[in-house]
Amino acid sequence: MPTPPSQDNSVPTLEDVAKRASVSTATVSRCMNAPKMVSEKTRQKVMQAVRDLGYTPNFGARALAARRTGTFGAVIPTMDNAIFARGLQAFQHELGQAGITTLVASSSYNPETEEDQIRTLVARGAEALLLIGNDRTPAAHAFLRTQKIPFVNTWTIAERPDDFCVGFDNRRAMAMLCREVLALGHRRIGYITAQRTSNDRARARFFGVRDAMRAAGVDPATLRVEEVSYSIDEGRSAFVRLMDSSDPPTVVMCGNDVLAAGALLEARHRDLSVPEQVSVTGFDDIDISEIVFPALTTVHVPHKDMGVQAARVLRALCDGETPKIGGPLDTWVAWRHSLGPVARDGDR
Amino acid sequence: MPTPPSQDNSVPTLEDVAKRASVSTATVSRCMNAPKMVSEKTRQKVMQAVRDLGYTPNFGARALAARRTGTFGAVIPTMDNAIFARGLQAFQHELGQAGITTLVASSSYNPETEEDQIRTLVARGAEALLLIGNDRTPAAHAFLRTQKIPFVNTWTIAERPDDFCVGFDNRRAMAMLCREVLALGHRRIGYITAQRTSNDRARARFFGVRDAMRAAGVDPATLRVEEVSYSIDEGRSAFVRLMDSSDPPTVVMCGNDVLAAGALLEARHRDLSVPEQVSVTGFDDIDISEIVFPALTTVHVPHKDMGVQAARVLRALCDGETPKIGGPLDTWVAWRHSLGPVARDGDR
DNA sequence: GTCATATCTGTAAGCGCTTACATTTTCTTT
DNA sequence: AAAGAAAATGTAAGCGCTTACAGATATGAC
Repeated sequence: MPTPPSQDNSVPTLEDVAKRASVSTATVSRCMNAPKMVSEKTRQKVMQAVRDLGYTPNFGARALAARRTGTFGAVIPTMDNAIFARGLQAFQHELGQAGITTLVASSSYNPETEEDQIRTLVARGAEALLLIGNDRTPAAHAFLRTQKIPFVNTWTIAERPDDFCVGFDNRRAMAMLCREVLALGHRRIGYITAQRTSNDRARARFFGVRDAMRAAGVDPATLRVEEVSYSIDEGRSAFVRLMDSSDPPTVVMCGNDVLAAGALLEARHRDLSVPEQVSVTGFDDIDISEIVFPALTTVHVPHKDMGVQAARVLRALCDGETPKIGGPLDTWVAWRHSLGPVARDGDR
Repeated sequence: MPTPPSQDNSVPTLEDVAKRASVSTATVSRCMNAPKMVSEKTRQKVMQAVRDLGYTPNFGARALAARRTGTFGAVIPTMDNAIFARGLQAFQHELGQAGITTLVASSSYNPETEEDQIRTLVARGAEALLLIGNDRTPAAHAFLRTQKIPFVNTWTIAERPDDFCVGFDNRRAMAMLCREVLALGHRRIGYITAQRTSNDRARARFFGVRDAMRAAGVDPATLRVEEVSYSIDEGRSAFVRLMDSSDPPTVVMCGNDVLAAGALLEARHRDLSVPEQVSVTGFDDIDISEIVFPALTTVHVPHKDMGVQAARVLRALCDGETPKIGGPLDTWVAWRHSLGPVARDGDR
């Protein structure tokens, strides 16, 4: 009759298992990590002890001894909304296939916090990192370089020659959408953007709008810009300011879907019909863009692809291979109902 | 002139810092953990070395030696949507104040996965866990008990006498909403629920509907139930099935807001006006419930409170104190526009 | 100056695990 | 049946850190 699981208060260790199975710690370790090196009989015995004790290897100790962790990290700007969720999901899933766990941290769009989080994740054993965008404190960048931590920037295209990027051209994508907006006759354009400081995606999108305007012979200086932080409410109040001006825009373009949702919400509250009286556009094509009313015309972004490819790049990097970076990924305008031709004067 | 940072390929260790500052490793460790034990002069010297080297303590090693990690964990069913985001945010923030980091894992609504994740988080040093709901594999429960890991169940009320819970009464909350529905004259009720197996919240909500029906003298057997998995699309197709039946319901109640968003979306596609032709209700009051059209009448749930209180309970538990559990938290019906009186016959 | 006391710093023993290397056992081969 | 090869197991040295304890240095009272 086997001895009952030891009831002392600490969690069982490798040694406890070893004792119970009357083998050395090395053998137990092998059972867990390289079962084929152990004879069938011993393995049974050991596994039984593992089960009896409810043993789970201590991650820290294992990492310390083995000098690898099987962990990648991701630092995203926010978990508040679903923007990064889908991509991250794909990233995690792809890595999960390879037995790699993902640690996620968020930076609140703050470069200092991002730097902190990068250090924390590395200290916790992240062997490679997924990051969002190009903007980063020099210290963070230096840290990654000197510690030789492989990392990949997503949601963006390369700015520094040696960085690996898996993303798309925010500027071109937004310009493409703006071209459509202009083609529908809009000239008085309002633009709600997220904070552009230390957010290269927001900046790029903004420049994209101006690019398209200039190309269409519209003076970019006529663009009314509202810069707000990232929330539905902020999008809403920015929309208020835009529409309450003396000469309100006929279309409000938003730097992302969350802001656009806020704009749409306010439009509904004011009984402004969209797109008849005012058009609204978004960017990112997250879940809510189909749900809002009217469904949001936005820029579709390759969330999943980015996650999957980022995982592959990082894995290659960790294996010392040179990853194949395929250039910018595709985006396209997801036509739904919030963008229409400019209203004739007097409609309002 | 100080020596340049060593350029070898490995990350700097405590010992490297010690050497560079010409002190013992113990002193460096003290500088990082108990600065007041070290003289001002030495501290300066050490901190400079830390900065020069870009030293970050290895988390695993530290945890191993100090036998505590300053880490709590949370296992939530999904990160796909925003359901748990707000509460988690509050949880993390509350713990962050106390210098505790949070590790998050998701179980995909699968008890086996949850068990895995619990083990993983504990192995990674989680000293306490936030969990969702009461349903759990016996093994997971046993593990938590024998390893003496403090944990708190959220989004639910106690089922087992010794469990700590921070949540609300799903059953009563849903019954309360259903009472309103019935008061508006609805008798033909459709109900879209998430999978009820191993999801006590979903079950409780379902029972809540039946409770209210029974109390109102309506036979619960007349409730048409569609059980689907957790997504907008699934909500949508469940709504299709409900409405395409020979005698469609006048109100479709949904077990959560995501499902309701799907129902609403489909209603729009069919040009069914809500709530004139059919009413829809949700549960959870997440961000999207205000954004959908029409804005969703749903049950408001104390997301933030749960997060904050769960953090406090866990901290108390870790300090060996007995946490004060204040009983179920409040919920209420968030009246918006998707629920109205039953349509007179012939309206459809 | 001396000695007791308070502060600061160093020494060294682990924390729980992996793994190179040594040793024992088992299996072939002749 | 003996010898050699192959397979299984054990031994023990760390991985990078904390911390009890001891030793050194500074401070103050006399």
